[in-house]
Amino acid sequence: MEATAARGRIDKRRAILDAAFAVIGREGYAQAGVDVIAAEAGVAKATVYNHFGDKEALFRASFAAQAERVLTANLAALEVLADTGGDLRDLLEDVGRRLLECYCDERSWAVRRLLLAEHGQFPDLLDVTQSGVADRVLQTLADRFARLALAGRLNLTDPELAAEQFTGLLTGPVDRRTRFGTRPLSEDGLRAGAREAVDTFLRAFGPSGAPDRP
Amino acid sequence: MEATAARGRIDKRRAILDAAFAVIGREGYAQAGVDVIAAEAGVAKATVYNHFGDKEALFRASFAAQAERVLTANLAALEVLADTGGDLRDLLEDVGRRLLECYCDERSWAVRRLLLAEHGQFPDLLDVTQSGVADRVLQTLADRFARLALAGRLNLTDPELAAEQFTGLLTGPVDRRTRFGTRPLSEDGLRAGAREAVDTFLRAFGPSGAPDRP
DNA sequence: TCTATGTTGGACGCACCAGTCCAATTAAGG
DNA sequence: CCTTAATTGGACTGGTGCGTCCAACATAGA
Repeated sequence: MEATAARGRIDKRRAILDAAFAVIGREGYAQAGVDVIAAEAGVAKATVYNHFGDKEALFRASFAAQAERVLTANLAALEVLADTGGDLRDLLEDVGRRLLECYCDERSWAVRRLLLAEHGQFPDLLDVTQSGVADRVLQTLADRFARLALAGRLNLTDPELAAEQFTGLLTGPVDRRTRFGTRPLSEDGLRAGAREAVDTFLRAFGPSGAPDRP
Repeated sequence: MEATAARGRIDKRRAILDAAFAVIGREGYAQAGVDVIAAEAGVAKATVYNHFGDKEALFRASFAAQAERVLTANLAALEVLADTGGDLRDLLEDVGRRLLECYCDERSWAVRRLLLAEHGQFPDLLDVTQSGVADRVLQTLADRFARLALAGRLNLTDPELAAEQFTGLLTGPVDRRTRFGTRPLSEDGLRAGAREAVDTFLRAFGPSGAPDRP
Protein backbone atom coordinates (compact mmCIF):
# COMPACT_ATOMS: atom_id res chain seq x y z
CA MET A 1 0.00 0.00 0.00
CA GLU A 2 2.73 2.35 -0.90
CA ALA A 3 0.82 4.78 -3.03
CA THR A 4 -0.16 3.20 -6.31
CA ALA A 5 -3.49 1.59 -5.44
CA ALA A 6 -6.63 3.64 -5.07
CA ARG A 7 -5.92 6.34 -2.53
CA GLY A 8 -9.01 8.45 -2.68
CA ARG A 9 -11.40 10.16 -5.08
CA ILE A 10 -9.78 13.54 -5.18
CA ASP A 11 -6.48 12.16 -6.37
CA LYS A 12 -8.21 10.49 -9.29
CA ARG A 13 -9.68 13.79 -10.42
CA ARG A 14 -6.19 15.27 -10.44
CA ALA A 15 -4.81 12.27 -12.24
CA ILE A 16 -7.53 12.50 -14.88
CA LEU A 17 -6.95 16.22 -15.38
CA ASP A 18 -3.21 15.74 -15.77
CA ALA A 19 -3.55 12.76 -18.06
CA ALA A 20 -6.14 14.54 -20.17
CA PHE A 21 -3.90 17.53 -20.72
CA ALA A 22 -0.90 15.33 -21.38
CA VAL A 23 -2.68 13.26 -24.03
CA ILE A 24 -4.62 16.12 -25.62
CA GLY A 25 -1.54 18.32 -25.60
CA ARG A 26 0.44 15.57 -27.26
CA GLU A 27 -2.07 14.37 -29.86
CA GLY A 28 -4.58 17.19 -30.20
CA TYR A 29 -8.16 17.34 -29.05
CA ALA A 30 -9.71 15.44 -31.92
CA GLN A 31 -7.08 12.69 -31.93
CA ALA A 32 -7.01 12.19 -28.19
CA GLY A 33 -9.09 9.20 -27.19
CA VAL A 34 -10.94 9.18 -23.92
CA ASP A 35 -9.90 5.56 -23.49
CA VAL A 36 -6.26 6.58 -23.81
CA ILE A 37 -6.72 9.37 -21.28
CA ALA A 38 -8.39 7.01 -18.83
CA ALA A 39 -5.63 4.44 -19.27
CA GLU A 40 -2.91 7.05 -18.77
CA ALA A 41 -4.67 8.23 -15.63
CA GLY A 42 -4.90 4.66 -14.36
CA VAL A 43 -8.68 4.91 -14.19
CA ALA A 44 -11.72 3.36 -15.84
CA LYS A 45 -13.33 5.26 -18.65
CA ALA A 46 -16.62 5.45 -16.75
CA THR A 47 -14.84 7.28 -13.96
CA VAL A 48 -13.81 9.98 -16.38
CA TYR A 49 -17.42 10.51 -17.37
CA ASN A 50 -18.48 10.40 -13.71
CA HIS A 51 -16.22 13.33 -13.00
CA PHE A 52 -16.55 15.49 -16.08
CA GLY A 53 -19.51 14.16 -18.04
CA ASP A 54 -18.12 15.17 -21.38
CA LYS A 55 -14.93 15.11 -23.40
CA GLU A 56 -15.34 18.80 -24.04
CA ALA A 57 -15.81 19.64 -20.36
CA LEU A 58 -12.81 17.49 -19.53
CA PHE A 59 -10.73 19.39 -22.04
CA ARG A 60 -11.82 22.77 -20.76
CA ALA A 61 -11.14 21.80 -17.15
CA SER A 62 -7.70 20.40 -17.88
CA PHE A 63 -6.78 23.36 -20.04
CA ALA A 64 -7.87 25.85 -17.41
CA ALA A 65 -5.86 24.03 -14.76
CA GLN A 66 -2.72 24.12 -16.85
CA ALA A 67 -3.20 27.74 -17.81
CA GLU A 68 -3.42 28.51 -14.12
CA ARG A 69 -0.13 26.74 -13.48
CA VAL A 70 1.52 28.57 -16.34
CA LEU A 71 0.29 31.90 -15.00
CA THR A 72 1.62 31.36 -11.49
CA ALA A 73 4.95 30.14 -12.86
CA ASN A 74 5.31 33.28 -14.97
CA LEU A 75 4.36 35.59 -12.13
CA ALA A 76 6.87 33.83 -9.89
CA ALA A 77 9.55 34.44 -12.50
CA LEU A 78 8.74 38.15 -12.43
CA GLU A 79 9.02 38.25 -8.67
CA VAL A 80 12.77 38.87 -8.82
CA LEU A 81 12.03 42.29 -10.29
CA ALA A 82 10.32 43.32 -7.08
CA ASP A 83 13.42 44.79 -5.50
CA THR A 84 14.93 47.58 -7.55
CA GLY A 85 18.40 47.15 -6.08
CA GLY A 86 21.33 45.23 -7.53
CA ASP A 87 23.00 45.39 -10.91
CA LEU A 88 20.39 46.12 -13.58
CA ARG A 89 21.88 43.87 -16.22
CA ASP A 90 22.15 40.93 -13.86
CA LEU A 91 18.61 41.52 -12.71
CA LEU A 92 17.18 41.57 -16.23
CA GLU A 93 19.20 38.57 -17.33
CA ASP A 94 17.93 36.67 -14.33
CA VAL A 95 14.29 37.49 -14.99
CA GLY A 96 14.82 36.84 -18.69
CA ARG A 97 16.24 33.41 -18.01
CA ARG A 98 13.39 32.57 -15.66
CA LEU A 99 10.80 33.72 -18.18
CA LEU A 100 12.43 31.64 -20.87
CA GLU A 101 12.37 28.62 -18.59
CA CYS A 102 8.62 29.06 -18.21
CA TYR A 103 8.22 29.72 -21.90
CA CYS A 104 10.11 26.60 -22.94
CA ASP A 105 8.37 24.35 -20.48
CA GLU A 106 6.55 21.42 -22.01
CA ARG A 107 3.22 22.51 -20.52
CA SER A 108 3.64 26.06 -21.67
CA TRP A 109 4.22 24.95 -25.24
CA ALA A 110 1.24 22.63 -25.06
CA VAL A 111 -0.99 25.49 -23.93
CA ARG A 112 0.10 27.69 -26.81
CA ARG A 113 -0.15 24.82 -29.29
CA LEU A 114 -3.69 23.94 -28.20
CA LEU A 115 -4.63 27.57 -28.16
CA LEU A 116 -3.80 27.89 -31.84
CA ALA A 117 -4.89 24.42 -32.88
CA GLU A 118 -8.30 24.26 -31.25
CA HIS A 119 -9.19 27.90 -31.48
CA GLY A 120 -11.66 27.12 -34.25
CA GLN A 121 -13.69 24.81 -32.04
CA PHE A 122 -13.08 26.58 -28.74
CA PRO A 123 -12.75 30.31 -29.30
CA ASP A 124 -13.28 31.08 -25.61
CA LEU A 125 -10.03 29.37 -24.62
CA LEU A 126 -8.24 32.33 -26.10
CA ASP A 127 -10.17 34.81 -23.97
CA VAL A 128 -9.32 32.90 -20.83
CA THR A 129 -5.66 32.54 -21.64
CA GLN A 130 -5.07 35.92 -23.21
CA SER A 131 -6.80 38.06 -20.59
CA GLY A 132 -5.97 35.70 -17.74
CA VAL A 133 -2.35 34.88 -18.45
CA ALA A 134 -0.66 36.80 -21.25
CA ASP A 135 -2.10 40.21 -20.43
CA ARG A 136 -1.58 39.73 -16.73
CA VAL A 137 2.08 38.82 -17.17
CA LEU A 138 2.61 41.69 -19.57
CA GLN A 139 1.02 44.20 -17.23
CA THR A 140 3.14 43.05 -14.33
CA LEU A 141 6.29 43.33 -16.41
CA ALA A 142 5.22 46.77 -17.61
CA ASP A 143 4.71 47.86 -13.99
CA ARG A 144 8.23 46.80 -13.09
CA PHE A 145 9.65 48.63 -16.07
CA ALA A 146 7.71 51.74 -15.12
CA ARG A 147 9.25 51.73 -11.65
CA LEU A 148 12.71 51.23 -13.08
CA ALA A 149 12.15 54.07 -15.51
CA LEU A 150 10.95 56.32 -12.71
CA ALA A 151 14.07 55.48 -10.75
CA GLY A 152 16.14 56.57 -13.74
CA ARG A 153 17.50 53.08 -14.34
CA LEU A 154 15.68 52.61 -17.64
CA ASN A 155 15.24 55.17 -20.36
CA LEU A 156 11.77 54.61 -21.77
CA THR A 157 8.41 56.32 -22.03
CA ASP A 158 6.00 53.49 -22.83
CA PRO A 159 6.49 50.66 -20.32
CA GLU A 160 3.83 48.48 -21.91
CA LEU A 161 5.51 48.66 -25.29
CA ALA A 162 8.85 47.97 -23.64
CA ALA A 163 7.37 44.89 -22.00
CA GLU A 164 6.02 43.66 -25.34
CA GLN A 165 9.38 44.19 -26.97
CA PHE A 166 11.29 42.60 -24.12
CA THR A 167 9.27 39.41 -24.48
CA GLY A 168 9.59 39.64 -28.24
CA LEU A 169 13.37 39.82 -27.93
CA LEU A 170 13.28 36.86 -25.56
CA THR A 171 10.91 34.56 -27.38
CA GLY A 172 11.52 35.42 -31.01
CA PRO A 173 14.98 33.90 -31.27
CA VAL A 174 14.02 31.02 -28.99
CA ASP A 175 10.99 30.12 -31.08
CA ARG A 176 13.28 29.62 -34.02
CA ARG A 177 16.10 27.85 -32.19
CA THR A 178 13.79 25.34 -30.53
CA ARG A 179 11.90 24.90 -33.78
CA PHE A 180 8.68 25.90 -32.08
CA GLY A 181 9.26 23.88 -28.98
CA THR A 182 10.07 20.64 -30.74
CA ARG A 183 13.73 20.65 -29.83
CA PRO A 184 15.05 21.13 -26.30
CA LEU A 185 17.25 24.04 -25.36
CA SER A 186 20.16 23.55 -22.98
CA GLU A 187 20.54 25.51 -19.78
CA ASP A 188 23.32 27.47 -21.45
CA GLY A 189 21.09 28.04 -24.43
CA LEU A 190 18.49 29.61 -22.18
CA ARG A 191 21.08 31.80 -20.49
CA ALA A 192 22.48 32.87 -23.84
CA GLY A 193 19.01 33.72 -25.11
CA ALA A 194 18.35 35.86 -22.06
CA ARG A 195 21.76 37.53 -22.25
CA GLU A 196 21.37 38.46 -25.91
CA ALA A 197 17.88 39.80 -25.39
CA VAL A 198 18.99 41.90 -22.43
CA ASP A 199 22.02 43.13 -24.36
CA THR A 200 19.85 44.56 -27.07
CA PHE A 201 17.19 45.74 -24.66
CA LEU A 202 19.74 47.73 -22.68
CA ARG A 203 21.32 49.15 -25.79
CA ALA A 204 17.90 50.54 -26.59
CA PHE A 205 16.55 51.42 -23.16
CA GLY A 206 19.54 51.43 -20.84
CA PRO A 207 20.40 54.54 -18.84
CA SER A 208 21.55 57.04 -21.43
CA GLY A 209 24.75 58.37 -19.87
CA ALA A 210 26.80 55.47 -18.55
CA PRO A 211 26.22 51.80 -19.38
CA ASP A 212 26.29 49.47 -16.39
CA ARG A 213 29.17 47.59 -17.93
CA PRO A 214 31.85 48.53 -20.44
CA MET B 1 -19.74 29.16 -70.63
CA GLU B 2 -18.30 32.07 -68.85
CA ALA B 3 -15.91 30.26 -66.56
CA THR B 4 -17.78 28.34 -63.88
CA ALA B 5 -18.41 25.03 -65.63
CA ALA B 6 -15.67 22.49 -66.10
CA ARG B 7 -12.79 24.29 -67.78
CA GLY B 8 -10.08 21.72 -67.70
CA ARG B 9 -8.35 19.21 -65.48
CA ILE B 10 -5.51 21.37 -64.32
CA ASP B 11 -7.80 24.02 -62.88
CA LYS B 12 -9.54 21.40 -60.77
CA ARG B 13 -6.28 20.35 -59.22
CA ARG B 14 -5.62 23.95 -58.21
CA ALA B 15 -9.14 24.32 -56.90
CA ILE B 16 -8.79 21.16 -54.83
CA LEU B 17 -5.45 22.25 -53.41
CA ASP B 18 -6.80 25.66 -52.44
CA ALA B 19 -10.00 24.28 -50.99
CA ALA B 20 -8.10 21.62 -49.06
CA PHE B 21 -5.84 24.15 -47.43
CA ALA B 22 -8.73 26.48 -46.72
CA VAL B 23 -10.81 23.81 -45.00
CA ILE B 24 -7.93 22.09 -43.19
CA GLY B 25 -6.49 25.41 -42.10
CA ARG B 26 -9.87 26.43 -40.76
CA GLU B 27 -10.96 23.21 -39.07
CA GLY B 28 -7.76 21.26 -38.56
CA TYR B 29 -6.60 18.12 -40.34
CA ALA B 30 -8.61 15.63 -38.32
CA GLN B 31 -11.83 17.65 -38.42
CA ALA B 32 -11.64 18.50 -42.08
CA GLY B 33 -13.87 16.20 -44.13
CA VAL B 34 -12.87 15.23 -47.62
CA ASP B 35 -16.49 15.67 -48.63
CA VAL B 36 -16.37 19.26 -47.43
CA ILE B 37 -13.14 19.90 -49.29
CA ALA B 38 -14.59 18.44 -52.48
CA ALA B 39 -17.75 20.53 -52.12
CA GLU B 40 -15.74 23.70 -51.50
CA ALA B 41 -13.65 22.95 -54.56
CA GLY B 42 -16.79 22.39 -56.63
CA VAL B 43 -15.69 18.86 -57.43
CA ALA B 44 -16.80 15.30 -56.79
CA LYS B 45 -15.12 13.43 -53.97
CA ALA B 46 -13.86 10.77 -56.37
CA THR B 47 -11.99 13.45 -58.29
CA VAL B 48 -10.08 14.35 -55.17
CA TYR B 49 -8.94 10.76 -54.80
CA ASN B 50 -8.16 10.57 -58.49
CA HIS B 51 -5.71 13.42 -58.08
CA PHE B 52 -4.15 12.78 -54.70
CA GLY B 53 -5.11 9.25 -53.71
CA ASP B 54 -5.05 9.99 -50.04
CA LYS B 55 -6.19 12.56 -47.51
CA GLU B 56 -2.68 12.68 -46.13
CA ALA B 57 -1.11 13.22 -49.57
CA LEU B 58 -3.67 15.91 -50.26
CA PHE B 59 -2.77 17.64 -47.04
CA ARG B 60 0.95 17.50 -47.70
CA ALA B 61 0.53 18.81 -51.24
CA SER B 62 -1.72 21.69 -50.21
CA PHE B 63 0.53 22.59 -47.29
CA ALA B 64 3.64 22.58 -49.45
CA ALA B 65 1.94 24.80 -52.01
CA GLN B 66 0.96 27.34 -49.39
CA ALA B 67 4.37 27.27 -47.75
CA GLU B 68 5.83 28.05 -51.15
CA ARG B 69 3.54 31.05 -51.53
CA VAL B 70 4.41 32.28 -48.07
CA LEU B 71 8.12 31.98 -48.81
CA THR B 72 7.96 33.96 -52.04
CA ALA B 73 5.83 36.63 -50.39
CA ASN B 74 8.38 37.03 -47.59
CA LEU B 75 11.31 37.15 -49.96
CA ALA B 76 9.49 39.76 -52.04
CA ALA B 77 9.02 41.84 -48.88
CA LEU B 78 12.77 41.72 -48.28
CA GLU B 79 13.50 42.87 -51.79
CA VAL B 80 13.27 46.53 -50.81
CA LEU B 81 16.43 46.07 -48.76
CA ALA B 82 18.37 45.35 -51.94
CA ASP B 83 19.40 48.92 -52.55
CA THR B 84 21.38 50.38 -49.68
CA GLY B 85 20.49 53.95 -50.54
CA GLY B 86 17.78 56.12 -49.02
CA ASP B 87 16.92 56.95 -45.46
CA LEU B 88 17.71 54.00 -43.23
CA ARG B 89 14.75 54.44 -40.93
CA ASP B 90 12.29 54.72 -43.80
CA LEU B 91 13.85 51.68 -45.42
CA LEU B 92 13.56 49.55 -42.31
CA GLU B 93 10.03 50.71 -41.56
CA ASP B 94 9.04 49.82 -45.08
CA VAL B 95 10.47 46.34 -44.95
CA GLY B 96 9.07 45.88 -41.45
CA ARG B 97 5.59 46.80 -42.60
CA ARG B 98 5.85 44.48 -45.58
CA LEU B 99 7.04 41.63 -43.42
CA LEU B 100 4.19 42.22 -41.00
CA GLU B 101 1.73 42.16 -43.87
CA CYS B 102 3.03 38.73 -44.83
CA TYR B 103 3.06 37.62 -41.22
CA CYS B 104 -0.53 38.66 -40.59
CA ASP B 105 -1.87 37.16 -43.78
CA GLU B 106 -4.57 34.58 -43.33
CA ARG B 107 -2.55 31.91 -45.11
CA SER B 108 0.56 32.65 -43.14
CA TRP B 109 -1.28 32.19 -39.86
CA ALA B 110 -2.84 29.00 -41.14
CA VAL B 111 0.58 27.61 -42.00
CA ARG B 112 1.94 28.35 -38.53
CA ARG B 113 -1.23 27.05 -36.88
CA LEU B 114 -1.11 23.78 -38.80
CA LEU B 115 2.59 23.50 -38.17
CA LEU B 116 2.05 23.52 -34.44
CA ALA B 117 -1.23 21.63 -34.44
CA GLU B 118 -0.34 18.70 -36.66
CA HIS B 119 3.32 18.45 -35.80
CA GLY B 120 2.59 15.33 -33.76
CA GLN B 121 1.24 13.48 -36.79
CA PHE B 122 3.42 15.13 -39.44
CA PRO B 123 6.81 15.96 -37.95
CA ASP B 124 8.34 16.43 -41.41
CA LEU B 125 6.18 19.48 -42.16
CA LEU B 126 8.33 21.36 -39.72
CA ASP B 127 11.53 20.42 -41.52
CA VAL B 128 10.12 21.63 -44.82
CA THR B 129 8.80 24.88 -43.44
CA GLN B 130 11.63 25.67 -41.07
CA SER B 131 14.53 24.98 -43.39
CA GLY B 132 12.62 26.01 -46.51
CA VAL B 133 10.91 29.17 -45.33
CA ALA B 134 11.88 30.49 -41.92
CA ASP B 135 15.61 29.87 -42.19
CA ARG B 136 15.73 31.13 -45.72
CA VAL B 137 13.98 34.38 -44.83
CA LEU B 138 16.18 34.84 -41.79
CA GLN B 139 19.36 34.28 -43.76
CA THR B 140 18.32 36.78 -46.40
CA LEU B 141 17.55 39.36 -43.77
CA ALA B 142 20.85 38.66 -42.04
CA ASP B 143 22.67 39.16 -45.33
CA ARG B 144 21.06 42.58 -45.80
CA PHE B 145 21.97 43.57 -42.28
CA ALA B 146 25.55 42.46 -42.83
CA ARG B 147 25.84 44.72 -45.87
CA LEU B 148 24.34 47.63 -43.98
CA ALA B 149 26.75 47.03 -41.12
CA LEU B 150 29.69 46.90 -43.51
CA ALA B 151 28.55 50.19 -44.99
CA GLY B 152 28.61 51.69 -41.50
CA ARG B 153 24.86 52.24 -41.47
CA LEU B 154 24.20 49.68 -38.77
CA ASN B 155 26.25 49.08 -35.66
CA LEU B 156 26.19 45.34 -35.07
CA THR B 157 28.52 42.38 -35.07
CA ASP B 158 26.18 39.39 -35.39
CA PRO B 159 23.81 39.92 -38.33
CA GLU B 160 22.01 36.64 -37.79
CA LEU B 161 21.20 37.52 -34.20
CA ALA B 162 20.11 40.97 -35.31
CA ALA B 163 17.78 39.40 -37.85
CA GLU B 164 16.28 37.14 -35.18
CA GLN B 165 15.77 40.08 -32.90
CA PHE B 166 14.35 42.28 -35.62
CA THR B 167 11.67 39.73 -36.37
CA GLY B 168 11.12 39.22 -32.66
CA LEU B 169 10.54 42.93 -32.22
CA LEU B 170 8.16 42.89 -35.16
CA THR B 171 6.13 39.80 -34.38
CA GLY B 172 6.14 39.71 -30.61
CA PRO B 173 3.91 42.72 -30.07
CA VAL B 174 1.76 41.83 -33.08
CA ASP B 175 1.17 38.29 -31.83
CA ARG B 176 -0.34 39.76 -28.72
CA ARG B 177 -2.31 42.55 -30.34
CA THR B 178 -3.90 40.29 -32.92
CA ARG B 179 -4.55 37.65 -30.29
CA PHE B 180 -2.54 35.14 -32.29
CA GLY B 181 -4.06 36.03 -35.60
CA THR B 182 -7.66 35.85 -34.51
CA ARG B 183 -8.26 39.57 -34.70
CA PRO B 184 -7.44 41.73 -37.72
CA LEU B 185 -4.96 44.55 -37.53
CA SER B 186 -5.62 47.78 -39.38
CA GLU B 187 -3.22 49.20 -41.91
CA ASP B 188 -2.26 51.82 -39.36
CA GLY B 189 -1.77 49.10 -36.79
CA LEU B 190 0.71 47.39 -39.07
CA ARG B 191 2.56 50.63 -39.72
CA ALA B 192 2.66 51.39 -36.01
CA GLY B 193 4.00 47.93 -35.24
CA ALA B 194 6.75 48.36 -37.80
CA ARG B 195 7.59 51.87 -36.61
CA GLU B 196 7.89 50.84 -32.97
CA ALA B 197 10.02 47.83 -33.83
CA VAL B 198 12.34 49.92 -35.97
CA ASP B 199 12.51 52.61 -33.29
CA THR B 200 13.85 50.15 -30.76
CA PHE B 201 16.00 48.35 -33.31
CA LEU B 202 17.72 51.58 -34.30
CA ARG B 203 18.16 52.66 -30.69
CA ALA B 204 20.10 49.43 -30.24
CA PHE B 205 21.87 49.08 -33.57
CA GLY B 206 21.64 52.46 -35.24
CA PRO B 207 24.77 54.30 -36.30
CA SER B 208 26.42 55.30 -33.06
CA GLY B 209 27.22 58.96 -33.72
CA ALA B 210 24.25 60.73 -35.26
CA PRO B 211 20.69 59.37 -35.37
CA ASP B 212 19.00 59.70 -38.77
CA ARG B 213 16.23 61.72 -37.16
CA PRO B 214 16.02 63.89 -34.05
C1' DT C 1 -20.99 -4.78 10.41
C1' DC C 2 -24.02 -2.40 7.20
C1' DT C 3 -24.81 1.13 3.77
C1' DA C 4 -24.02 4.59 0.33
C1' DT C 5 -21.20 6.26 -2.86
C1' DG C 6 -17.61 5.82 -6.10
C1' DT C 7 -15.00 2.57 -9.15
C1' DT C 8 -14.22 -1.08 -12.51
C1' DG C 9 -14.14 -3.62 -16.89
C1' DG C 10 -16.39 -4.70 -20.64
C1' DA C 11 -19.83 -4.75 -23.93
C1' DC C 12 -22.84 -2.12 -26.75
C1' DG C 13 -25.29 1.44 -29.81
C1' DC C 14 -24.56 5.01 -32.60
C1' DA C 15 -22.69 8.47 -35.54
C1' DC C 16 -19.21 9.98 -38.38
C1' DC C 17 -15.83 9.58 -41.95
C1' DA C 18 -12.00 7.78 -45.18
C1' DG C 19 -11.81 5.34 -49.06
C1' DT C 20 -14.01 2.23 -52.82
C1' DC C 21 -16.97 1.05 -56.52
C1' DC C 22 -19.84 1.76 -60.47
C1' DA C 23 -22.71 3.21 -64.17
C1' DA C 24 -23.68 7.39 -66.63
C1' DT C 25 -21.90 11.74 -68.44
C1' DT C 26 -18.74 14.92 -70.38
C1' DA C 27 -14.81 16.86 -72.52
C1' DA C 28 -10.36 16.31 -75.46
C1' DG C 29 -7.80 14.87 -79.39
C1' DG C 30 -6.98 12.55 -83.60
C1' DC D 1 -17.14 11.09 -85.48
C1' DC D 2 -14.99 8.04 -82.34
C1' DT D 3 -11.92 6.78 -78.78
C1' DT D 4 -9.89 7.74 -74.54
C1' DA D 5 -9.65 9.63 -70.23
C1' DA D 6 -11.51 12.37 -66.64
C1' DT D 7 -15.58 13.56 -63.92
C1' DT D 8 -19.80 12.89 -61.43
C1' DG D 9 -23.19 11.49 -57.89
C1' DG D 10 -24.39 8.20 -54.93
C1' DA D 11 -24.39 4.10 -52.57
C1' DC D 12 -21.64 1.17 -49.74
C1' DT D 13 -18.02 -0.75 -46.39
C1' DG D 14 -15.06 -0.84 -42.64
C1' DG D 15 -13.05 1.21 -38.86
C1' DT D 16 -12.88 4.26 -35.08
C1' DG D 17 -14.37 6.58 -31.05
C1' DC D 18 -17.85 8.98 -27.96
C1' DG D 19 -20.98 8.06 -24.62
C1' DT D 20 -24.06 4.62 -22.05
C1' DC D 21 -25.25 0.77 -19.35
C1' DC D 22 -24.68 -2.77 -15.99
C1' DA D 23 -23.33 -6.05 -12.65
C1' DA D 24 -19.57 -6.81 -9.49
C1' DC D 25 -16.27 -4.62 -6.39
C1' DA D 26 -13.94 -1.42 -3.17
C1' DT D 27 -14.05 2.11 0.30
C1' DA D 28 -15.57 5.51 3.79
C1' DG D 29 -18.46 6.55 7.36
C1' DA D 30 -22.16 5.26 10.85
